[in-house]
Amino acid sequence: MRASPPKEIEKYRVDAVDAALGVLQLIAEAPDLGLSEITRRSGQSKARVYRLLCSLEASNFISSTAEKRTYRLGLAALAIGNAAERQIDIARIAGPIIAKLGSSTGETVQLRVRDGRNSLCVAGWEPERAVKVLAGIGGSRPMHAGSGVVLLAFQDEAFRETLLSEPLKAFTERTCVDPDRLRQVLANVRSQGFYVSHGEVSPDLISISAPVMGPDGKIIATIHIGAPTGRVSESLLPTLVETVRSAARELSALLAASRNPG
Amino acid sequence: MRASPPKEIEKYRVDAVDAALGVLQLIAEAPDLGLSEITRRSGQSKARVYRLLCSLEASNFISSTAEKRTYRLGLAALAIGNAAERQIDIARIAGPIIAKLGSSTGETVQLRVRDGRNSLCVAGWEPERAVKVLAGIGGSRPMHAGSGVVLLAFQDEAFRETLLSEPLKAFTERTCVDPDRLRQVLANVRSQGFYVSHGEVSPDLISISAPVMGPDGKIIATIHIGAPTGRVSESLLPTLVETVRSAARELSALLAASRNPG
DNA sequence: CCGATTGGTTCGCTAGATGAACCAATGGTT
DNA sequence: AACCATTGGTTCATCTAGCGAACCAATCGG
Repeated sequence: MRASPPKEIEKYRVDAVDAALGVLQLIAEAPDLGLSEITRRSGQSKARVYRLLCSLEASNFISSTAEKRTYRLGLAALAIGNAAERQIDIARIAGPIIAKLGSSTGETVQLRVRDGRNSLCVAGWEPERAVKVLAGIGGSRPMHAGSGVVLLAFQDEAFRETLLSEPLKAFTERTCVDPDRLRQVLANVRSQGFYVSHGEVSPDLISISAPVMGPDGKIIATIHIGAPTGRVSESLLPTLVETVRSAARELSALLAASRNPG
Repeated sequence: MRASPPKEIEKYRVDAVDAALGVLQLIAEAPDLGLSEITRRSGQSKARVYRLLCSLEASNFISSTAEKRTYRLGLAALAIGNAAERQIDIARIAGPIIAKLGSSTGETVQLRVRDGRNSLCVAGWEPERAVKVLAGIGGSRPMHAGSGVVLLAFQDEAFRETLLSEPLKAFTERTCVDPDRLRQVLANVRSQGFYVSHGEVSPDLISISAPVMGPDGKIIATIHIGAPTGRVSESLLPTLVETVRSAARELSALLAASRNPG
Protein backbone atom coordinates (compact mmCIF):
# COMPACT_ATOMS: atom_id res chain seq x y z
CA MET A 1 0.00 0.00 0.00
CA ARG A 2 1.23 3.44 -0.76
CA ALA A 3 3.26 4.60 2.21
CA SER A 4 4.28 8.19 1.77
CA PRO A 5 2.47 10.01 -1.07
CA PRO A 6 0.46 12.41 1.05
CA LYS A 7 -3.17 11.50 0.96
CA GLU A 8 -5.18 14.49 -0.03
CA ILE A 9 -7.47 14.93 2.88
CA GLU A 10 -8.55 18.37 1.86
CA LYS A 11 -9.99 17.52 -1.48
CA TYR A 12 -12.31 14.83 -0.15
CA ARG A 13 -13.95 16.85 2.55
CA VAL A 14 -17.73 16.80 2.63
CA ASP A 15 -19.00 20.32 2.81
CA ALA A 16 -22.10 19.60 4.85
CA VAL A 17 -20.06 17.76 7.46
CA ASP A 18 -17.54 20.55 7.74
CA ALA A 19 -20.33 23.05 8.21
CA ALA A 20 -21.99 20.90 10.85
CA LEU A 21 -18.79 20.46 12.81
CA GLY A 22 -18.24 24.20 12.58
CA VAL A 23 -21.65 24.85 14.06
CA LEU A 24 -20.95 22.32 16.77
CA GLN A 25 -17.75 24.09 17.73
CA LEU A 26 -19.53 27.41 17.63
CA ILE A 27 -22.08 26.12 20.11
CA ALA A 28 -19.29 24.77 22.28
CA GLU A 29 -17.75 28.21 22.49
CA ALA A 30 -20.98 30.14 22.75
CA PRO A 31 -23.90 28.20 24.16
CA ASP A 32 -27.51 29.28 24.39
CA LEU A 33 -27.70 31.16 21.11
CA GLY A 34 -30.74 31.04 18.88
CA LEU A 35 -30.99 30.06 15.24
CA SER A 36 -30.53 33.58 13.92
CA GLU A 37 -27.45 34.33 15.95
CA ILE A 38 -25.81 31.04 15.07
CA THR A 39 -26.60 31.72 11.43
CA ARG A 40 -24.98 35.12 11.65
CA ARG A 41 -21.83 33.90 13.34
CA SER A 42 -21.34 30.87 11.16
CA GLY A 43 -21.79 32.81 7.94
CA GLN A 44 -24.04 30.15 6.48
CA SER A 45 -27.56 30.43 5.18
CA LYS A 46 -30.33 30.18 7.74
CA ALA A 47 -31.98 27.18 6.16
CA ARG A 48 -28.69 25.33 6.08
CA VAL A 49 -27.89 26.07 9.69
CA TYR A 50 -31.37 24.96 10.67
CA ARG A 51 -30.94 21.66 8.92
CA LEU A 52 -27.54 21.13 10.49
CA LEU A 53 -28.99 21.91 13.90
CA CYS A 54 -31.72 19.34 13.31
CA SER A 55 -29.19 16.66 12.52
CA LEU A 56 -26.99 17.55 15.45
CA GLU A 57 -29.97 17.56 17.75
CA ALA A 58 -31.39 14.30 16.45
CA SER A 59 -28.07 12.63 17.28
CA ASN A 60 -28.02 14.26 20.71
CA PHE A 61 -24.84 16.19 20.06
CA ILE A 62 -26.78 19.30 20.88
CA SER A 63 -30.07 19.86 22.61
CA SER A 64 -32.49 22.72 22.37
CA THR A 65 -34.03 24.08 25.52
CA ALA A 66 -37.72 23.37 25.33
CA GLU A 67 -39.29 26.78 24.96
CA LYS A 68 -36.56 29.31 24.44
CA ARG A 69 -35.44 27.67 21.23
CA THR A 70 -31.84 28.02 22.11
CA TYR A 71 -29.08 25.47 21.63
CA ARG A 72 -26.31 23.99 23.71
CA LEU A 73 -24.19 20.87 23.71
CA GLY A 74 -25.94 17.59 24.39
CA LEU A 75 -25.24 14.24 25.94
CA ALA A 76 -23.52 12.75 22.92
CA ALA A 77 -20.93 15.51 23.16
CA LEU A 78 -20.27 14.49 26.74
CA ALA A 79 -19.89 10.87 25.78
CA ILE A 80 -17.53 11.65 22.91
CA GLY A 81 -15.40 13.83 25.12
CA ASN A 82 -15.00 11.20 27.76
CA ALA A 83 -14.15 8.60 25.17
CA ALA A 84 -11.54 10.99 23.80
CA GLU A 85 -10.03 11.37 27.23
CA ARG A 86 -9.54 7.62 27.34
CA GLN A 87 -8.32 7.32 23.75
CA ILE A 88 -5.85 10.15 23.54
CA ASP A 89 -2.63 8.78 24.96
CA ILE A 90 -1.27 11.94 26.38
CA ALA A 91 -4.42 12.94 28.24
CA ARG A 92 -4.69 9.52 29.81
CA ILE A 93 -1.06 8.97 30.73
CA ALA A 94 -0.49 12.48 32.00
CA GLY A 95 -3.31 12.27 34.55
CA PRO A 96 -1.37 10.92 37.51
CA ILE A 97 1.70 13.05 36.85
CA ILE A 98 -0.39 16.19 36.65
CA ALA A 99 -2.12 15.35 39.91
CA LYS A 100 1.22 14.74 41.60
CA LEU A 101 2.68 17.99 40.33
CA GLY A 102 -0.43 19.80 41.47
CA SER A 103 -0.63 18.45 44.97
CA SER A 104 3.09 18.87 45.56
CA THR A 105 3.08 22.53 44.50
CA GLY A 106 -0.47 23.38 45.55
CA GLU A 107 -1.04 25.26 42.32
CA THR A 108 -3.05 24.80 39.14
CA VAL A 109 -1.50 22.56 36.49
CA GLN A 110 -2.16 22.54 32.77
CA LEU A 111 -0.99 20.28 29.99
CA ARG A 112 -1.19 21.99 26.62
CA VAL A 113 -0.56 20.69 23.10
CA ARG A 114 -0.46 22.35 19.73
CA ASP A 115 -3.80 22.33 17.92
CA GLY A 116 -3.35 23.97 14.56
CA ARG A 117 -1.81 27.32 15.40
CA ASN A 118 -3.24 27.38 18.89
CA SER A 119 -2.28 25.94 22.21
CA LEU A 120 -5.01 23.69 23.60
CA CYS A 121 -5.35 22.55 27.20
CA VAL A 122 -5.86 18.79 27.19
CA ALA A 123 -5.69 18.10 30.90
CA GLY A 124 -5.46 19.99 34.14
CA TRP A 125 -5.63 20.00 37.89
CA GLU A 126 -6.86 22.61 40.34
CA PRO A 127 -5.98 22.99 44.01
CA GLU A 128 -8.67 23.28 46.67
CA ARG A 129 -7.90 26.85 47.60
CA ALA A 130 -9.94 30.00 47.56
CA VAL A 131 -7.61 31.80 45.18
CA LYS A 132 -6.43 29.77 42.22
CA VAL A 133 -5.94 29.78 38.50
CA LEU A 134 -8.66 28.05 36.49
CA ALA A 135 -7.58 24.92 34.66
CA GLY A 136 -9.80 25.58 31.64
CA ILE A 137 -9.53 22.13 30.11
CA GLY A 138 -10.51 22.24 26.47
CA GLY A 139 -9.57 25.90 26.27
CA SER A 140 -7.58 27.14 23.29
CA ARG A 141 -5.52 30.25 22.67
CA PRO A 142 -2.67 31.57 20.54
CA MET A 143 0.68 30.04 21.40
CA HIS A 144 2.82 33.17 21.56
CA ALA A 145 1.90 33.95 25.15
CA GLY A 146 2.28 32.25 28.49
CA SER A 147 3.20 28.59 28.47
CA GLY A 148 2.38 28.41 24.77
CA VAL A 149 5.77 30.01 24.22
CA VAL A 150 7.43 26.71 25.07
CA LEU A 151 5.24 24.94 22.54
CA LEU A 152 6.18 27.51 19.92
CA ALA A 153 9.88 27.46 20.76
CA PHE A 154 10.28 23.82 19.78
CA GLN A 155 8.30 23.88 16.53
CA ASP A 156 9.97 23.73 13.12
CA GLU A 157 11.60 26.97 12.14
CA ALA A 158 9.26 27.29 9.15
CA PHE A 159 6.20 27.07 11.35
CA ARG A 160 7.64 29.52 13.87
CA GLU A 161 8.42 32.06 11.21
CA THR A 162 5.03 31.95 9.52
CA LEU A 163 3.43 32.41 12.91
CA LEU A 164 5.76 35.28 13.79
CA SER A 165 5.07 36.96 10.48
CA GLU A 166 1.43 37.43 11.38
CA PRO A 167 0.07 40.04 13.76
CA LEU A 168 0.27 38.82 17.35
CA LYS A 169 -2.52 39.54 19.77
CA ALA A 170 -1.64 41.26 23.03
CA PHE A 171 -3.53 39.86 26.03
CA THR A 172 -1.98 42.33 28.47
CA GLU A 173 0.60 45.08 28.11
CA ARG A 174 3.23 42.53 29.09
CA THR A 175 2.46 40.19 26.20
CA CYS A 176 5.40 40.12 23.83
CA VAL A 177 4.14 40.92 20.36
CA ASP A 178 7.39 42.06 18.77
CA PRO A 179 8.68 39.31 16.43
CA ASP A 180 12.33 40.11 17.05
CA ARG A 181 12.08 40.10 20.80
CA LEU A 182 9.96 36.96 20.64
CA ARG A 183 12.59 35.24 18.55
CA GLN A 184 15.07 35.99 21.32
CA VAL A 185 12.74 34.61 23.94
CA LEU A 186 12.19 31.43 21.95
CA ALA A 187 15.93 30.90 21.55
CA ASN A 188 16.32 31.29 25.30
CA VAL A 189 13.63 28.73 25.96
CA ARG A 190 15.31 26.26 23.67
CA SER A 191 18.66 26.60 25.42
CA GLN A 192 17.34 26.73 28.98
CA GLY A 193 14.60 24.13 28.63
CA PHE A 194 11.93 25.99 30.55
CA TYR A 195 10.05 29.27 30.61
CA VAL A 196 8.69 31.57 33.27
CA SER A 197 5.93 33.90 32.19
CA HIS A 198 4.86 36.97 34.17
CA GLY A 199 1.43 38.35 33.45
CA GLU A 200 1.51 37.77 29.71
CA VAL A 201 -1.87 36.15 29.50
CA SER A 202 -3.52 37.93 32.38
CA PRO A 203 -2.05 40.31 34.96
CA ASP A 204 -1.02 38.95 38.36
CA LEU A 205 -0.50 35.51 36.91
CA ILE A 206 2.79 33.72 36.79
CA SER A 207 3.41 30.42 35.07
CA ILE A 208 6.33 28.02 34.93
CA SER A 209 6.47 25.71 31.93
CA ALA A 210 8.64 22.91 30.65
CA PRO A 211 8.48 20.93 27.40
CA VAL A 212 7.36 17.31 27.15
CA MET A 213 9.49 15.76 24.44
CA GLY A 214 9.03 12.69 22.29
CA PRO A 215 11.77 10.14 21.68
CA ASP A 216 12.28 11.71 18.25
CA GLY A 217 13.23 14.99 19.89
CA LYS A 218 10.04 16.68 18.77
CA ILE A 219 7.90 18.49 21.29
CA ILE A 220 4.65 16.83 22.31
CA ALA A 221 3.26 19.17 24.93
CA THR A 222 4.01 21.73 27.61
CA ILE A 223 3.25 21.14 31.22
CA HIS A 224 3.07 24.11 33.52
CA ILE A 225 1.89 25.38 36.84
CA GLY A 226 0.06 28.70 37.10
CA ALA A 227 -0.18 30.76 40.26
CA PRO A 228 -1.10 34.23 41.45
CA THR A 229 2.13 36.26 41.37
CA GLY A 230 1.89 36.96 45.09
CA ARG A 231 2.36 33.30 45.93
CA VAL A 232 5.62 32.84 44.04
CA SER A 233 8.54 34.49 45.79
CA GLU A 234 11.88 34.98 44.07
CA SER A 235 13.46 32.46 46.41
CA LEU A 236 10.84 29.81 45.73
CA LEU A 237 11.16 30.02 41.97
CA PRO A 238 14.20 27.77 41.38
CA THR A 239 12.63 24.89 43.30
CA LEU A 240 9.38 25.22 41.40
CA VAL A 241 11.19 25.29 38.09
CA GLU A 242 12.98 22.10 38.96
CA THR A 243 9.75 20.43 40.09
CA VAL A 244 8.01 21.28 36.83
CA ARG A 245 10.97 20.19 34.75
CA SER A 246 11.18 16.85 36.47
CA ALA A 247 7.46 16.25 35.95
CA ALA A 248 7.95 17.05 32.27
CA ARG A 249 10.84 14.62 32.01
CA GLU A 250 8.89 11.92 33.77
CA LEU A 251 5.97 12.35 31.40
CA SER A 252 8.29 12.29 28.38
CA ALA A 253 9.71 8.99 29.59
CA LEU A 254 6.31 7.45 30.23
CA LEU A 255 5.06 8.44 26.80
CA ALA A 256 8.14 7.01 25.14
CA ALA A 257 7.58 3.74 27.00
CA SER A 258 3.94 3.56 25.98
CA ARG A 259 4.75 3.88 22.31
CA ASN A 260 7.10 0.94 22.24
CA PRO A 261 4.97 -1.70 23.90
CA GLY A 262 6.86 -4.56 25.44
CA MET B 1 -44.01 32.41 17.07
CA ARG B 2 -45.47 28.98 16.97
CA ALA B 3 -45.23 27.52 20.46
CA SER B 4 -46.40 23.95 20.42
CA PRO B 5 -46.78 22.43 16.93
CA PRO B 6 -43.91 20.00 17.13
CA LYS B 7 -41.11 21.06 14.88
CA GLU B 8 -40.24 18.27 12.58
CA ILE B 9 -36.64 17.68 13.36
CA GLU B 10 -36.52 14.38 11.59
CA LYS B 11 -37.47 15.53 8.17
CA TYR B 12 -34.76 18.17 7.98
CA ARG B 13 -31.86 15.97 8.88
CA VAL B 14 -28.86 16.14 6.57
CA ASP B 15 -27.86 12.66 5.61
CA ALA B 16 -24.15 13.30 5.28
CA VAL B 17 -24.05 14.87 8.73
CA ASP B 18 -25.91 11.98 10.32
CA ALA B 19 -23.54 9.54 8.71
CA ALA B 20 -20.51 11.51 9.89
CA LEU B 21 -21.77 11.69 13.46
CA GLY B 22 -22.45 7.98 13.31
CA VAL B 23 -18.88 7.30 12.27
CA LEU B 24 -17.65 9.59 15.01
CA GLN B 25 -19.59 7.63 17.62
CA LEU B 26 -18.38 4.41 16.14
CA ILE B 27 -14.80 5.54 16.57
CA ALA B 28 -15.57 6.64 20.11
CA GLU B 29 -16.74 3.15 20.96
CA ALA B 30 -14.14 1.29 18.98
CA PRO B 31 -10.91 3.20 18.39
CA ASP B 32 -7.99 2.19 16.21
CA LEU B 33 -9.96 0.61 13.41
CA GLY B 34 -8.97 0.99 9.78
CA LEU B 35 -11.04 2.29 6.89
CA SER B 36 -12.34 -1.12 5.87
CA GLU B 37 -13.50 -2.13 9.32
CA ILE B 38 -15.23 1.19 9.92
CA THR B 39 -16.92 0.83 6.56
CA ARG B 40 -18.14 -2.62 7.46
CA ARG B 41 -19.48 -1.64 10.85
CA SER B 42 -21.14 1.55 9.72
CA GLY B 43 -22.86 -0.10 6.80
CA GLN B 44 -21.95 2.73 4.46
CA SER B 45 -20.03 2.65 1.21
CA LYS B 46 -16.27 2.76 1.50
CA ALA B 47 -15.89 5.91 -0.55
CA ARG B 48 -18.42 7.69 1.63
CA VAL B 49 -16.80 6.62 4.85
CA TYR B 50 -13.44 7.72 3.54
CA ARG B 51 -14.77 11.18 2.72
CA LEU B 52 -16.42 11.48 6.11
CA LEU B 53 -13.19 10.46 7.78
CA CYS B 54 -11.35 13.14 5.82
CA SER B 55 -13.75 15.80 7.01
CA LEU B 56 -13.64 14.61 10.59
CA GLU B 57 -9.88 14.50 10.49
CA ALA B 58 -9.49 17.89 8.88
CA SER B 59 -11.50 19.39 11.73
CA ASN B 60 -9.46 17.49 14.30
CA PHE B 61 -12.40 15.53 15.63
CA ILE B 62 -10.46 12.41 14.80
CA SER B 63 -6.83 11.80 14.02
CA SER B 64 -5.18 9.05 12.07
CA THR B 65 -2.04 7.48 13.41
CA ALA B 66 0.70 8.29 10.97
CA GLU B 67 1.59 4.96 9.43
CA LYS B 68 -0.92 2.40 10.56
CA ARG B 69 -3.78 4.29 8.93
CA THR B 70 -6.01 3.77 11.85
CA TYR B 71 -8.37 6.27 13.41
CA ARG B 72 -9.20 7.48 16.90
CA LEU B 73 -10.75 10.54 18.48
CA GLY B 74 -8.88 13.80 18.19
CA LEU B 75 -8.35 16.98 20.10
CA ALA B 76 -11.53 18.68 18.96
CA ALA B 77 -13.48 15.82 20.55
CA LEU B 78 -11.72 16.50 23.81
CA ALA B 79 -12.50 20.19 23.62
CA ILE B 80 -16.17 19.58 22.81
CA GLY B 81 -16.50 17.17 25.67
CA ASN B 82 -15.09 19.55 28.20
CA ALA B 83 -17.28 22.34 26.94
CA ALA B 84 -20.25 19.99 27.30
CA GLU B 85 -19.30 19.26 30.87
CA ARG B 86 -19.50 22.96 31.60
CA GLN B 87 -22.69 23.56 29.61
CA ILE B 88 -24.83 20.68 30.75
CA ASP B 89 -26.42 21.83 33.98
CA ILE B 90 -26.67 18.51 35.67
CA ALA B 91 -23.10 17.44 35.06
CA ARG B 92 -21.78 20.72 36.39
CA ILE B 93 -24.02 21.07 39.43
CA ALA B 94 -23.76 17.44 40.48
CA GLY B 95 -19.96 17.52 40.67
CA PRO B 96 -19.56 18.53 44.32
CA ILE B 97 -22.44 16.36 45.54
CA ILE B 98 -21.03 13.33 43.79
CA ALA B 99 -17.63 13.92 45.31
CA LYS B 100 -19.14 14.29 48.77
CA LEU B 101 -21.17 11.12 48.42
CA GLY B 102 -18.10 9.31 47.18
CA SER B 103 -15.70 10.35 49.89
CA SER B 104 -18.24 9.76 52.64
CA THR B 105 -18.98 6.21 51.50
CA GLY B 106 -15.62 5.37 50.00
CA GLU B 107 -17.25 3.80 46.97
CA THR B 108 -17.68 4.60 43.29
CA VAL B 109 -20.47 7.02 42.42
CA GLN B 110 -22.30 7.40 39.13
CA LEU B 111 -24.89 9.85 37.92
CA ARG B 112 -26.91 8.47 35.04
CA VAL B 113 -29.56 10.05 32.82
CA ARG B 114 -31.81 8.68 30.14
CA ASP B 115 -30.35 8.96 26.64
CA GLY B 116 -32.86 7.63 24.17
CA ARG B 117 -33.64 4.18 25.48
CA ASN B 118 -30.36 3.83 27.28
CA SER B 119 -28.97 4.96 30.58
CA LEU B 120 -25.90 7.16 30.16
CA CYS B 121 -23.35 7.98 32.81
CA VAL B 122 -22.82 11.75 32.82
CA ALA B 123 -20.60 12.10 35.86
CA GLY B 124 -18.80 9.93 38.34
CA TRP B 125 -16.32 9.58 41.14
CA GLU B 126 -13.89 6.80 42.01
CA PRO B 127 -12.28 6.06 45.38
CA GLU B 128 -8.53 5.61 45.70
CA ARG B 129 -8.68 1.95 46.59
CA ALA B 130 -7.22 -1.12 44.99
CA VAL B 131 -10.59 -2.77 44.46
CA LYS B 132 -13.30 -0.52 43.11
CA VAL B 133 -16.01 -0.22 40.53
CA LEU B 134 -15.10 1.78 37.43
CA ALA B 135 -16.98 5.03 36.97
CA GLY B 136 -17.22 4.69 33.20
CA ILE B 137 -18.23 8.26 32.48
CA GLY B 138 -19.79 8.51 29.04
CA GLY B 139 -20.74 4.87 29.15
CA SER B 140 -24.19 3.84 27.97
CA ARG B 141 -26.29 0.73 28.50
CA PRO B 142 -29.90 -0.47 28.55
CA MET B 143 -31.91 0.86 31.47
CA HIS B 144 -33.57 -2.34 32.64
CA ALA B 145 -30.61 -3.42 34.75
CA GLY B 146 -28.75 -2.02 37.72
CA SER B 147 -29.36 1.59 38.63
CA GLY B 148 -31.04 2.13 35.29
CA VAL B 149 -34.09 0.47 36.84
CA VAL B 150 -34.73 3.63 38.84
CA LEU B 151 -34.55 5.68 35.67
CA LEU B 152 -37.00 3.34 34.02
CA ALA B 153 -39.37 3.18 36.98
CA PHE B 154 -40.17 6.86 36.80
CA GLN B 155 -40.67 7.17 33.04
CA ASP B 156 -44.11 7.58 31.46
CA GLU B 157 -46.09 4.39 31.43
CA ALA B 158 -46.19 4.42 27.64
CA PHE B 159 -42.42 4.53 27.42
CA ARG B 160 -42.02 1.83 30.06
CA GLU B 161 -44.38 -0.50 28.26
CA THR B 162 -42.81 -0.12 24.85
CA LEU B 163 -39.44 -0.85 26.41
CA LEU B 164 -40.80 -3.85 28.30
CA SER B 165 -42.40 -5.20 25.17
CA GLU B 166 -39.03 -5.63 23.53
CA PRO B 167 -36.57 -8.42 24.30
CA LEU B 168 -34.41 -7.52 27.29
CA LYS B 169 -30.76 -8.34 27.34
CA ALA B 170 -29.44 -10.38 30.26
CA PHE B 171 -26.04 -9.20 31.50
CA THR B 172 -25.79 -11.91 34.12
CA GLU B 173 -28.09 -14.69 35.24
CA ARG B 174 -29.46 -12.33 37.86
CA THR B 175 -30.59 -9.72 35.36
CA CYS B 176 -34.36 -9.54 35.42
CA VAL B 177 -35.60 -9.98 31.86
CA ASP B 178 -39.15 -11.08 32.57
CA PRO B 179 -41.54 -8.19 31.80
CA ASP B 180 -44.02 -9.15 34.52
CA ARG B 181 -41.45 -9.46 37.27
CA LEU B 182 -39.79 -6.27 36.11
CA ARG B 183 -43.12 -4.44 36.29
CA GLN B 184 -43.32 -5.53 39.93
CA VAL B 185 -39.80 -4.30 40.61
CA LEU B 186 -40.54 -0.95 39.00
CA ALA B 187 -43.68 -0.48 41.09
CA ASN B 188 -41.64 -1.24 44.18
CA VAL B 189 -39.03 1.35 43.25
CA ARG B 190 -41.73 3.96 42.75
CA SER B 191 -43.25 3.35 46.18
CA GLN B 192 -39.97 2.96 48.07
CA GLY B 193 -37.99 5.68 46.32
CA PHE B 194 -34.76 3.72 45.95
CA TYR B 195 -33.38 0.50 44.52
CA VAL B 196 -30.72 -1.98 45.53
CA SER B 197 -29.31 -4.11 42.74
CA HIS B 198 -27.32 -7.32 43.33
CA GLY B 199 -25.17 -8.50 40.47
CA GLU B 200 -27.56 -7.60 37.70
CA VAL B 201 -25.02 -5.86 35.55
CA SER B 202 -21.99 -7.84 36.58
CA PRO B 203 -21.58 -10.48 39.28
CA ASP B 204 -20.19 -9.47 42.66
CA LEU B 205 -21.40 -5.92 42.21
CA ILE B 206 -23.99 -4.25 44.35
CA SER B 207 -25.43 -0.82 43.69
CA ILE B 208 -27.72 1.47 45.65
CA SER B 209 -29.64 4.05 43.61
CA ALA B 210 -32.04 6.88 44.25
CA PRO B 211 -33.87 9.14 41.81
CA VAL B 212 -33.06 12.80 41.24
CA MET B 213 -36.39 14.51 40.63
CA GLY B 214 -37.28 17.76 38.93
CA PRO B 215 -39.72 20.27 40.41
CA ASP B 216 -42.32 18.98 37.94
CA GLY B 217 -42.15 15.53 39.51
CA LYS B 218 -40.39 14.07 36.50
CA ILE B 219 -37.19 12.13 36.93
CA ILE B 220 -33.99 13.79 35.83
CA ALA B 221 -31.33 11.27 36.77
CA THR B 222 -30.30 8.47 39.09
CA ILE B 223 -27.43 8.76 41.47
CA HIS B 224 -25.94 5.60 42.85
CA ILE B 225 -22.98 4.07 44.56
CA GLY B 226 -21.51 0.82 43.32
CA ALA B 227 -19.39 -1.50 45.42
CA PRO B 228 -18.04 -5.04 45.45
CA THR B 229 -20.67 -7.15 47.24
CA GLY B 230 -18.18 -8.17 49.88
CA ARG B 231 -17.89 -4.61 51.18
CA VAL B 232 -21.60 -4.09 51.79
CA SER B 233 -22.83 -6.00 54.83
CA GLU B 234 -26.52 -6.44 55.55
CA SER B 235 -26.21 -4.19 58.59
CA LEU B 236 -24.51 -1.40 56.67
CA LEU B 237 -27.12 -1.28 53.94
CA PRO B 238 -29.77 0.91 55.59
CA THR B 239 -27.27 3.65 56.37
CA LEU B 240 -25.93 3.62 52.82
CA VAL B 241 -29.42 3.76 51.38
CA GLU B 242 -30.17 6.82 53.46
CA THR B 243 -26.89 8.48 52.46
CA VAL B 244 -27.61 7.97 48.77
CA ARG B 245 -31.20 9.14 49.11
CA SER B 246 -30.17 12.30 50.88
CA ALA B 247 -27.59 13.07 48.19
CA ALA B 248 -30.30 12.59 45.58
CA ARG B 249 -32.65 14.93 47.42
CA GLU B 250 -29.92 17.54 47.80
CA LEU B 251 -29.17 17.41 44.09
CA SER B 252 -32.86 17.66 43.23
CA ALA B 253 -33.12 20.79 45.33
CA LEU B 254 -30.01 22.38 43.82
CA LEU B 255 -31.23 21.74 40.31
CA ALA B 256 -34.63 23.20 41.08
CA ALA B 257 -32.94 26.30 42.47
CA SER B 258 -30.74 26.71 39.39
CA ARG B 259 -33.70 26.65 37.05
CA ASN B 260 -35.48 29.54 38.72
CA PRO B 261 -32.69 32.07 38.84
CA GLY B 262 -33.07 34.75 41.52
C1' DC C 1 -50.53 49.30 16.77
C1' DC C 2 -46.69 48.68 13.90
C1' DG C 3 -42.12 47.31 12.03
C1' DA C 4 -38.40 44.43 12.98
C1' DT C 5 -36.92 40.02 14.27
C1' DT C 6 -37.60 35.53 15.67
C1' DG C 7 -37.95 30.18 14.64
C1' DG C 8 -39.59 27.36 11.24
C1' DT C 9 -41.21 25.84 6.37
C1' DT C 10 -41.67 25.36 1.27
C1' DC C 11 -39.97 24.38 -3.37
C1' DG C 12 -37.67 24.16 -7.87
C1' DC C 13 -32.80 23.95 -9.34
C1' DT C 14 -28.45 22.27 -9.79
C1' DA C 15 -24.09 21.82 -7.38
C1' DG C 16 -22.07 18.35 -5.13
C1' DA C 17 -22.13 14.05 -2.92
C1' DT C 18 -22.57 9.37 -4.28
C1' DG C 19 -21.22 4.26 -5.18
C1' DA C 20 -19.28 1.11 -8.42
C1' DA C 21 -15.16 0.21 -10.22
C1' DC C 22 -10.36 0.57 -10.08
C1' DC C 23 -5.38 0.84 -8.45
C1' DA C 24 -1.15 -0.11 -6.16
C1' DA C 25 0.77 -1.88 -2.03
C1' DT C 26 0.95 -5.10 1.59
C1' DG C 27 1.07 -9.45 4.20
C1' DG C 28 0.01 -13.99 5.11
C1' DT C 29 -0.21 -18.90 2.90
C1' DT C 30 1.35 -22.47 0.55
C1' DA D 1 8.51 -16.77 -4.70
C1' DA D 2 4.20 -16.79 -6.70
C1' DC D 3 -0.16 -16.32 -5.01
C1' DC D 4 -4.54 -14.19 -3.51
C1' DA D 5 -7.30 -11.66 -0.37
C1' DT D 6 -7.40 -7.41 1.69
C1' DT D 7 -5.84 -2.99 2.65
C1' DG D 8 -6.07 2.42 2.05
C1' DG D 9 -6.85 5.51 -1.41
C1' DT D 10 -8.69 7.51 -6.08
C1' DT D 11 -11.61 8.41 -10.20
C1' DC D 12 -15.79 9.69 -12.67
C1' DA D 13 -20.42 9.82 -14.75
C1' DT D 14 -24.95 9.90 -12.60
C1' DC D 15 -28.79 11.74 -10.21
C1' DT D 16 -30.26 12.66 -5.76
C1' DA D 17 -30.14 15.24 -1.86
C1' DG D 18 -28.92 19.55 -0.07
C1' DC D 19 -29.30 24.26 -1.37
C1' DG D 20 -30.90 29.41 -0.76
C1' DA D 21 -34.40 32.68 -1.74
C1' DA D 22 -38.69 33.58 -0.39
C1' DC D 23 -42.29 33.02 2.73
C1' DC D 24 -45.11 32.45 7.13
C1' DA D 25 -46.80 33.12 11.70
C1' DA D 26 -45.59 34.38 16.26
C1' DT D 27 -43.31 37.57 19.32
C1' DC D 28 -41.18 41.56 21.08
C1' DG D 29 -40.07 46.45 21.82
C1' DG D 30 -41.47 50.87 21.61
